[in-house]
Amino acid sequence: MKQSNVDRVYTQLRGLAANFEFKPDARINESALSAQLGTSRTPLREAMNRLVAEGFLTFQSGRGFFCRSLSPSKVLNLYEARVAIEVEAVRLACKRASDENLKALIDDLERQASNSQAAEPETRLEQDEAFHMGVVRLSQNTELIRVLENLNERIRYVRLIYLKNRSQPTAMIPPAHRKVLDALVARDAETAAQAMRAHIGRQREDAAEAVRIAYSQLYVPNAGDFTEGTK
Amino acid sequence: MKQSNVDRVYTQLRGLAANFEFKPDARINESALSAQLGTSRTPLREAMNRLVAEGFLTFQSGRGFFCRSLSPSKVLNLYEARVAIEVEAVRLACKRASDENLKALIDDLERQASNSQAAEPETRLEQDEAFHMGVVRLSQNTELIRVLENLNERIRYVRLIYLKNRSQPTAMIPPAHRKVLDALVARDAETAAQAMRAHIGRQREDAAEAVRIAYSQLYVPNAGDFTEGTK
DNA sequence: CAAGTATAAATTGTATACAGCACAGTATTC
DNA sequence: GAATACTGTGCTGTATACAATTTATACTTG
Repeated sequence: MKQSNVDRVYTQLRGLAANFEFKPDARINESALSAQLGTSRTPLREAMNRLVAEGFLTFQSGRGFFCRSLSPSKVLNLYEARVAIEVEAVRLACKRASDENLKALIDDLERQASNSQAAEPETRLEQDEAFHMGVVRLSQNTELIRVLENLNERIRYVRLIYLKNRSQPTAMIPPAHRKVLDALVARDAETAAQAMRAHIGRQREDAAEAVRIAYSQLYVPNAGDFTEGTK
Repeated sequence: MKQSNVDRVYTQLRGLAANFEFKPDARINESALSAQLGTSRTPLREAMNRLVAEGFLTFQSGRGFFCRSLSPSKVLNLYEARVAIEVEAVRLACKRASDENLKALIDDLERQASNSQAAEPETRLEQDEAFHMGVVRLSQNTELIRVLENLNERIRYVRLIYLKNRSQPTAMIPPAHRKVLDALVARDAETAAQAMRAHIGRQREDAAEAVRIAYSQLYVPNAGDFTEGTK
């Protein structure tokens, strides 16, 4: 299955937007960006329209496309939405996950954790997301999976910044994750849901500070931006 | 704020897709459709890319755009996602809604209900959605609002079909809705959440049958379709 | 000097052209 | 007669051109 130019551009652009390589609220110059990506404005605009629908960009008629804004309240909303999705997903997973799939997930997470004592922040974030996505996949609900993927991508930048500045590496599955997994194995939906809610809630508490740190990182020196004319 | 051609086309197309005026899985001919809508393929494709991201259409590289499929499992997934969103939203609403906003919602729903004893299925669906969207809006979480709007639009067709075939009109707020609203007024998050979960769960039970009815409605005579060449 | 206005430059919005790919329908061969 | 190769038609993918709109710049005026 050959992927089209639009798909390629879409993926690249989502990466740029997710990492705020467009600064928050900055206007995006289509000509400059299309040249950057080695394509014309037509497929670029198609890709950007997808990203608008996904909440990575915004669009104003006649003025063009802009990077999404980054504000504490926006990020808190994303965390709350994660609670909604994941708490329900873990309930469904209790009912639906086969013992084999559940065991496969736990084994996978343990392998990942032990493989990386050195643990770059990127790696730790990857492992955390693997846990959360893994649980939601066990719910077997493609809609929940789809929404959480989107939420995670939009929240990733802030979480990464936070991990880089605060958290400590460990070589095992975090206790909070373990609690959820144990409840899943025991098919105890209520306990699993509570544990998941508490875990995300704790991450949420740090979000506001993480946004502050993110801002201080964003508006320093200047690594290339695509938001103004190329000259 | 002048809205662009893309926005207009996007809105029209979302309506068509939501009502399955493209048949499930049918391929969409861009030239024919752009002529239909009085525009060229460029803005049409931009609009369709947004709809792909929103789950109304699918896209296969080299083959074009297709209407989303309609299957019982897909619809069940949507109902489950609604549970996730709305149960959490009603919890947040308990904490955050002002007494005034809560009262305003209840008054509004009561007015709507009493205004329409004759109650077309369309009207009843509108009222049901007004309740659910109203509660989620009280959560003040734009992310939850956005996701639920999307879910509702994608589920609407099936629900409407079902209402047309089964349910009875009434001139008051349904008891299930009343229960949620009472719990909200009492700021009893747990009861409100349970009531909401039970209510949507009951709707969900009918979903499989609703899809069957929907199919029987879709593949009869033939009111104009845009899925094949215009001749 | 500030504010507003006119003019020029740049950028977006959309139509169109054309290359390349997918698919159907036809002919050919065993 | 069935299967396969071939050819033609139509559709999608993308670049480009140009009109319309917005933004920046320079100038004028109080």
